[in-house]
Amino acid sequence: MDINLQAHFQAAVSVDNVIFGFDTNGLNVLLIYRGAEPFRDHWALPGDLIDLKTDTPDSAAVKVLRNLTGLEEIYIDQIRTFGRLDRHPYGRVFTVAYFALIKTQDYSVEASSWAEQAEWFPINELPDLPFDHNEIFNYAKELLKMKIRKQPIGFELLPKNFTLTELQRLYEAILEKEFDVRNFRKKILSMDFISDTGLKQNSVMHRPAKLYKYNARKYTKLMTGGYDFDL
Amino acid sequence: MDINLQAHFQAAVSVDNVIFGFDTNGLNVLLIYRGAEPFRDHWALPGDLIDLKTDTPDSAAVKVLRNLTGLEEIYIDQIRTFGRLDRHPYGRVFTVAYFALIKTQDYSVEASSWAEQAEWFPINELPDLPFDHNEIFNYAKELLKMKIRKQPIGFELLPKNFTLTELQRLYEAILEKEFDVRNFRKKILSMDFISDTGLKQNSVMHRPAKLYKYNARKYTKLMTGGYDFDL
DNA sequence: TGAATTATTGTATTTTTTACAATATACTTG
DNA sequence: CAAGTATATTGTAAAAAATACAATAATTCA
Repeated sequence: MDINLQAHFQAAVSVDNVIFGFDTNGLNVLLIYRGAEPFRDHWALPGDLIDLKTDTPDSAAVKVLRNLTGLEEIYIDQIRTFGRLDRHPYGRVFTVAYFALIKTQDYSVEASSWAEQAEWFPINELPDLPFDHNEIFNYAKELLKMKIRKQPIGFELLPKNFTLTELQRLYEAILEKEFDVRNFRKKILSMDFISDTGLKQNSVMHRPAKLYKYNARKYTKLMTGGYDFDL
Repeated sequence: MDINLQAHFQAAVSVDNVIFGFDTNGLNVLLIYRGAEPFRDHWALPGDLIDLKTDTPDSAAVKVLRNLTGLEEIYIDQIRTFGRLDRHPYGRVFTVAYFALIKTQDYSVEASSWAEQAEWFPINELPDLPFDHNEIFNYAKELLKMKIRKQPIGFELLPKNFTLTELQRLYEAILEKEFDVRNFRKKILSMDFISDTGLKQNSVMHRPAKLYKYNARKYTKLMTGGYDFDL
């Protein structure tokens, strides 16, 4: 390899995940408390350098997520790459950002080796983040808003069976606006890819709501027919 | 820097641009004929390794575009990063893909130092491309379809003054479907961010069409008021 | 002057969106 | 077990948007 070429092969590439979860408090993001330099003792987005011998950005992002949550099948997608010259104190590190959506009730988050703690933060109460993680988070939030109006990804944040009210709260939390109950239900049901499970809530001290589930097969059928999901 | 860390700082990062142009033949992409290894004598997307000392992905993408077109103010946006392990024969090279929209009539394309030729190819008649450039191109095409329905970027591909028929042909070429003349005009004009220049075509052997121009100020005003561009 | 060619425009119908409030069902408490 | 509490569920009328459809207008050229 000539000298000219060699000067180019001195970068590192990392992944950083913006992991969204939803509960009764609203929309949350998973942060880790860094146990190592740089930015030891700071809350940050979970991320790691990519192992150049074995990983692609996609596989590295999945690994970070699995280490932190133990989950295998999660919704994850690339956001974009951030590469400011001074974004990392150790050298030229480009980072490929990802966003992931998980069902918080399906498992518990465990801080892994490289993180002393892992904790959910409501999206409006984040601490100041190191590197360019504030920028990454803001970008991810906008992307989530955009995507949820165009693709049926909201279900990734809810339990398998959910009520229409829960679904509405989710959309309201993400889009930061309120919907009329009747119109919301009309629209969602007219899209025809969620189905009634026949089950109901129990042990609630009010009229129990019907439980629905997302029907990916119906959605796929609609999409291949040129349907336009929109909310 | 410890040995463990050093193993990570051995990657290179490049940019690759998918540059779209529009003319009477339809939608085109700019390819270069590579004058250097690897893949010498192959048509490929214009791209280059990022200079780690001076450039971010964004600035590198702008440079590639400027070298090829001489243009300064062009629409350019990041697509995503591709990082398959074997995508580059010289080592681990991640590439950040960009897409750009240019007014083909505003200037002429000049092959630069690292490219023996530069030529427009209709998007349905591309040669087979090296690296993962086929994948990048296909991704860019889908993204363009998506974006043009949501943002007023189509104007970047047309001359400053354009006719409504030209605008319609552009949308039809990108979205690969036809629109009704009356409904298309109604919708575009109701959006109210293109304005009549008072000028007309001349020297055409038929009724001359009125020339319109895109009014970015009006669009911005609408957007900040929460308007939803959609076609 | 008329033939050729593309530009421009309106209306009726259907579909979608919006605004708006009363009734139903379960649990809890006295 | 009756009344109270809390949330779930449903319909309709009006407005707005999308769609389907074809005749007339303006210029150049022969």
